Amino acid sequence: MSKSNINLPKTAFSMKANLQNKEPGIIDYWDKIDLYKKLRNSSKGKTKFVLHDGPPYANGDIHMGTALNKILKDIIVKFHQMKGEDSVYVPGWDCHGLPIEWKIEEQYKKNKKNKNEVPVNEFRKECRDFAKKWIEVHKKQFKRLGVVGDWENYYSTMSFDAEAQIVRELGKFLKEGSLYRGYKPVLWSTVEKTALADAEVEYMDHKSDTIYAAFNIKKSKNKKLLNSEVIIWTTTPWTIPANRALAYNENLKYVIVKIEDQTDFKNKKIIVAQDLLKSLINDCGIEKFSKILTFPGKDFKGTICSHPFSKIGFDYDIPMLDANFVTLEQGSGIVHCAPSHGPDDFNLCLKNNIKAEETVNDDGKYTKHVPNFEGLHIFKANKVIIEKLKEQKKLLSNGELIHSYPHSWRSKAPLVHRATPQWFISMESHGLRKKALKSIDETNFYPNKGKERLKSMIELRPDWCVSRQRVWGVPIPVFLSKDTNEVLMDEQVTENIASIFEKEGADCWFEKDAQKFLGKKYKSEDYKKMTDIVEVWFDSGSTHAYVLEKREDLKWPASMYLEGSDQHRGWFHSSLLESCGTRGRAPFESILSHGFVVDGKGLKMSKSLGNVISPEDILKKYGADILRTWVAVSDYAEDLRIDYSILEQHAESYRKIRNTFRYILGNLNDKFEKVDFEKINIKDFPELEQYMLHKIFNLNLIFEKNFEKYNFHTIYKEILNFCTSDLSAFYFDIRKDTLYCDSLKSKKRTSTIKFLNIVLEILLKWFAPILSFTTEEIYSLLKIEEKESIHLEKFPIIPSNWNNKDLNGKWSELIKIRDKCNSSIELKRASKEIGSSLEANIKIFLNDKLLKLSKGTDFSELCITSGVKIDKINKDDPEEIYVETNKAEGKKCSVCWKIKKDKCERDGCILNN
RNA sequence: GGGCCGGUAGCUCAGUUGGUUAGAGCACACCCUUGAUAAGGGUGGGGUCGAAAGUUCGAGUCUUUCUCGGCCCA
Repeated sequence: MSKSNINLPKTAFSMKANLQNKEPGIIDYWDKIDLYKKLRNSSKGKTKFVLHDGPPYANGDIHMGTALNKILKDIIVKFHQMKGEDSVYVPGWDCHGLPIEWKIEEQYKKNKKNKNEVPVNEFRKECRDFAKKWIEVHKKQFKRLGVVGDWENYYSTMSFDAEAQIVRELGKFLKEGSLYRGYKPVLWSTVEKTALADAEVEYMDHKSDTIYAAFNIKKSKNKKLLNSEVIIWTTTPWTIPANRALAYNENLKYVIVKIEDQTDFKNKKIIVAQDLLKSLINDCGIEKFSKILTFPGKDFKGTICSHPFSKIGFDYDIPMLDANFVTLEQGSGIVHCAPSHGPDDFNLCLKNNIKAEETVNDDGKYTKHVPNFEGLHIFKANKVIIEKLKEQKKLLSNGELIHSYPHSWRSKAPLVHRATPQWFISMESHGLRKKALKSIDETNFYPNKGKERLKSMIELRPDWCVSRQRVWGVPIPVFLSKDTNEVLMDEQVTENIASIFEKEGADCWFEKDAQKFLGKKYKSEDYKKMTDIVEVWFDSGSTHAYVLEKREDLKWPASMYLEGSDQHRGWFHSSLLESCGTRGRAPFESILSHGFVVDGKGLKMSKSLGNVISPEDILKKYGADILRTWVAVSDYAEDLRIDYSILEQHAESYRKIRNTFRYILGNLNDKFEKVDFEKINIKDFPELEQYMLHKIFNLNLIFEKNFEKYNFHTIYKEILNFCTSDLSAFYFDIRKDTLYCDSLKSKKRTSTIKFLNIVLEILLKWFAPILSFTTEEIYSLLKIEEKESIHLEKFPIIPSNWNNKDLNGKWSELIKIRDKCNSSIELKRASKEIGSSLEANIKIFLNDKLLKLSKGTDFSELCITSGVKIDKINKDDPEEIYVETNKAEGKKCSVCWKIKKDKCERDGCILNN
C-alpha cells in the first residue's frame, strides 16, 4: 500500500539540534540585521525597562557564574521587550584595580623589569591595554551565549568620561563635607615604606615578644570590680602606647583572683576569663592565689580603666567595650585595643567614637602623638616597653612565641598594621546611613530576603574608606595646603580637573604640573597634589552617574540591578551609598540577586576538587540553548547546581520541546499561517480544540503571574508540561488520525491545522527569551515576511473568550475516563492479547452523571481504539467508571489502521474495494 | 569563630493560614508502536520531607539542638 494517500508530517526542521554548530550562524545573522538597533527602533516611545549591567572585572575568561549572570539578565531583558516595553541593555566593564596591576607586575617579573623604575603612566597604559584586551574577549564570549545588547557602545569604568564623572561625584561629597581625611590601619612595610594589599602578604613563622600587662580599673558601675586590675595579653608590646580601649566579650565568664606570691602583684586582685585562668597561672608562674568572685562579662559594661603608663603622660580614660572577636583561644579573655594598629581594634573603636591617629610614621618610628617614646623604632621598642611596664609594676609576665605572622612578599620583612591617612565618606555626618536605609525600604527585592541582607549591612557598616595607595585607578582629585594641611575646597577646581580628565583621561594627573588643575586662583607652590587613587567600588558605584544619567537611551534610576548575592556587599552596596550621598535615593527601583553556581553535590567549584565546569565546555558539548535552559529551570534564589548529569537531563527536556515543534512544523509542512486570535469564533472548533484553547488561556495566566515575580523556573516547567502532557501525549496523539487520514479539506482537519498554527505561534513566543537560538531557527524557517527575528515579536495576547471553565470541568472528567480505558487496555497488552490500542474495542460502563456528561464524546477517538460501546454501570458497583477491553475483530483499514468488520469510511481504504 | 540563607523521589522543582494516602516533569523498569522513528504512546516502581527532641488531637509546615552546604565578615 502506498503512503501517498495519507498526509505524513514533513519538515526541514531537523530532529537533531546540532546547536553547537548552528548557533554561531544565528549570531552572525543577528549581527547582520543589527538586531539590537532594530529592537530599539521598533520600541521607540514605549515604557523603558532598564536593566543596568553590573560591570564584570575585565580579567580572565568568563566562568559559570558570569555566564549565569549574563544569561539571566538576557532572559529578563527579552521578557520585558516582548511584553511590549523598550528594554535597553548596555553592557559594561570594571577596569581599574589591583588584580590588573598584579598581572602587569607579574609580566614585569618575567621580563626582569622593576615596577618602580617604570614611569607611572607607562605602567597605567599597560593596565589600560590589558583591560581593553579582556573586554574584547568577554564581548565575544557573552555574545556566544545569545546575549543581545549594545555591544558597540558598551561602557567602562576607565573611559575618559567615566573617570571625569568619578571626580565630579567625589567632588560632591567633598563639597558637602562628608568626605573627610582620617586614619585607618593598613598592612605596612617599614622597610619598603609602603602599604601592602592582602594578596601581597606571605605568612611565615616569626618570633614575637609576649606580655601579660595590667590595667587598673578606674571607674565601674559594679563596685565589686573596683580596686582590681584587668589583665591583657599581646604579642605586640610596642602597640601598648597606642592603646585606647579594652575589649571583653559579654558572653564569657570572668573571675577575680587575688595573687599571694611575693611579686609586684602580691595581694593585688586581677581579672581574667574564667576558662583561661589555668593557662594564665601556668604562663605567669603564679603559685599561690585565691579566687574571689566569678561574674558574667556583661558586668564590665561602662567600666573605665587607666593606661599602664598613666603616670608618664598617658593620662586618659581606657573604656572597656564589648566585642565578639574576643575568644578563649589564647591570652586572658580581655583584648588590648590600639585603633591605629589593628583592623578589629579600629572598627570597634570607630563604633565607639574613638578615632585612630598617626602613632607611627612611614619609617616605623613613634610620632609626636606618643609621649616619652617619640622617634623610637617600633621594632626596637618591645624591650623598652617591657622595661617601662615593669617599672610601673604593670607587667605580670613576659615571654616569647613563635607564630605565623605576615611578611612582605618582596622584602620578606615583617609587616605591621599602621594607621595611615585615608579618605572617608561619613555614614552619619550628612545622614547617609539614614537615606540608604530608607531607600532599601523603597526598593523591590527578588528574592525578598535580599532586603534584610543589605539592610543589616548598611546598619552596621563603618564610614566608607574610598582611598587606596595604588596606581591603576582614578586619582583622588584633592589638594592639601602646604601650610595648614587643610583640604582645598573649591568647586571650580574640581570641575576643572573633571573637564581635563574628560579630554585627556586621568593619566594626566600624574604628569601634568599641578597648576594646570588649580587654574589661576591658586598657586601650585602652596599646595600638595594627592597621589592616592579612588577605591574601585566607588568607580563602579558611580556607574549610574556616568551611564544611566548620561545616556539618552537609558533612564535614572534603573528599573533593575541584577547580580550575584555577594554583591549585597559589593556593587548593590556601593551604588546605593554613592547615589544616596549624591542624589538622596537609590539608583535602582529593584534588585534581583542570584545564588552561586555549585557542583552537582552542592559544593563550590574548585580546581583542587576537580569539579569545575566552564561555559566553554558546555557550549562545545551542548550549545548555548541548553545552558540557557539550565539557567531558566534553576531556582536562582538559592545556589544553582550543575554537572553533566544535570545538563543531560535538561538537554533531554530540550529535545522534548524540539520534537514538539518538529511535530507541529511537520504537519504544517513548514507553512505557517498567522491566525488573528481576536477573530476566532471559538464555536467553530471541535470541543477538543476548545478545551486546548482553554488550557492555553490558563497557562497564559500562569505565565504572566510568574513573570511578574521573575519565577522563570515555574514558567519553563509549566510550558514543558504543556508540551509533554497536553500536546504530545494527549492532543497530538488523538489528532494523528485526523491529520494523517482525513482529507485536506475536511472541517476537522482544517481546524486542527488552524489550532497547530495558533499553538506554534504561542509556543515560539513564550520560549523565545529562553531558547533564543532554537526559536529563531524555527522563525527563520517559517519565512515570516514582516519581521526579521522572533525577538522583534511581542508575547501573544490571549483573548478572554478562550477561557471556558465549564468545558474544563467536563473534560477533566472525560480524561479520567480515558485514564481508566488506558489502564484496562494495558491489562490486555500485558497478557499479550493485543498490541496497539487500535487492536482494542472497549466497553465503558459509567454512572448516570458521567453517562450524561459523555453524551456526544467519541471515546474511540479519545482513546485511539477501533471501537467503543458505552453503557450504564451496575447500580451495585461502588465505582463510577468500569472499562472492559476486547480484541477488535475484523480487518485492518489500510488508511487509518482501525480494525473493522465491514466497510471503512476512509477514502482509499482497501476494505472498500 | 560570627551573621545571613538553605537541605522535599536519582535530577530539576511544587507543596496556601499546621489537617485525608506528600505532587509534577525528566530519569528508571516493563510493555506497545514502527505513519513524529537516534522519535511516539501506555503502565508502573521509587520519598523515616538533612538528624534528633519538643509543642499539638495532628508537623514537610511551628520551637530548640545538632549536622551538612553556600554567601558575607573575621
